[in-house]
Amino acid sequence: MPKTETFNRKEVLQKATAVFHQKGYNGTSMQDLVDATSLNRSSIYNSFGSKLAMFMEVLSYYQSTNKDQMGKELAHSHNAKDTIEAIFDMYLNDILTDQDRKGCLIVNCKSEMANQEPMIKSFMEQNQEQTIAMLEDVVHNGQMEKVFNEDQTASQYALYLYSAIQGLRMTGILNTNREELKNLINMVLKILY
Amino acid sequence: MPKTETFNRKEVLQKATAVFHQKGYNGTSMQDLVDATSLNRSSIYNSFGSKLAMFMEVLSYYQSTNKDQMGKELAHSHNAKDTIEAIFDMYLNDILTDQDRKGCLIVNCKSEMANQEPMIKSFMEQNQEQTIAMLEDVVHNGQMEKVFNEDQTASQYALYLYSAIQGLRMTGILNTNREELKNLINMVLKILY
DNA sequence: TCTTAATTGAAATGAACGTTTCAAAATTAA
DNA sequence: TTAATTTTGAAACGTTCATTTCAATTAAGA
Repeated sequence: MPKTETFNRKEVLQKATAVFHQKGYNGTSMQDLVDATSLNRSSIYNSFGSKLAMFMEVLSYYQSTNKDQMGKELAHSHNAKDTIEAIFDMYLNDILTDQDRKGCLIVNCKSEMANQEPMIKSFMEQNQEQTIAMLEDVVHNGQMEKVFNEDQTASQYALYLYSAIQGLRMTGILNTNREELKNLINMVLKILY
Repeated sequence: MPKTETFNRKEVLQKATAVFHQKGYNGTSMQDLVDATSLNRSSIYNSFGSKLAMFMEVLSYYQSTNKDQMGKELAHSHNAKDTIEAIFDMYLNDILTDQDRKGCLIVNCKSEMANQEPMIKSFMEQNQEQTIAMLEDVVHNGQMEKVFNEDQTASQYALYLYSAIQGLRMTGILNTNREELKNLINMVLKILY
């Protein structure tokens, strides 16, 4: 029977993600990926198919990694207020610890490719849907707990928060002043109380 | 004496802007620019120097075009409330009339290149500074008029609005529902009143 | 141990990349 | 008309692009 895949697919995806995140899709060459993964060209093509296909896997990997991290952070928050604050704190922490000011891979990719690549567009639509659904759930809980107001529906607040998160990620590319960003987040969340 | 430049530089910049806006910097090839401008390769290099140099001119052109448009829109608003609403209405209109869902050229470029090209980074820093200064001025006026509250300083509100604008531009790439976006803007501005 | 099938390395594919070159054409002032 | 200088067209520059090819290597089941 055949030889089996020797490399760790997850590790390879991790390395590929770092490159795409740093340079963007069009800014990343196959040679960059070969160098970063220390995989052979043909191994990459055998295992991932094409640059775009690999990138789609990278996006999914990045998305699920973020979800996992979010899950861990939220495990300790048992009410909607803590939850929404933990979410924004996670993004803030991401900004402050990113030495290269890369921003969010998904936001960047949306801006670079959503209007060009149909597969990317539908990934982004699905990502938006999921994120907003998650936020809507949190807001809805907060409204049930009477800690968030009902001036707007949970759905409306969710879109507002989704938009604020993207704004935060864009702002964090050039502004990494912790206090200013913390205050910005407080202003964003103020509307809920 | 020499032959003078025959083509209209502004028209060329307009056409180049359209291409870069549609495809992004790395997604645009010199051939794309030759095709779009119907200028010769060498004419482009004679007149603009390089792809990056041309792109810098495109960015400035786009920025000043936006400023001009903003100036016209704001000519009719004589108080801070009208002004800030006119600003957000302008962005909303931009989103709703953009058939190709390209988003904002400057936001896109910031996400693609700010962490890679020093010249782009400093352009973006200057753009951010100017935009925030403009917003701070409007907020400050509104606070003097007692129509905006003073819960936060004008400077803090300006950063908040700057971030919200970027979020709006990102959101507008996939969501073009006028009512949802109008409501989103109302939520963003609510904190000021 | 032999068969089987995937991984690997290295080279090659042709196309596209940004940029340069240069002679011919064009235009203006003298 | 001539001299000066830029624009223009077309080809070519060397490099890099994503992808393919294929023989050699590897490792597992029979």
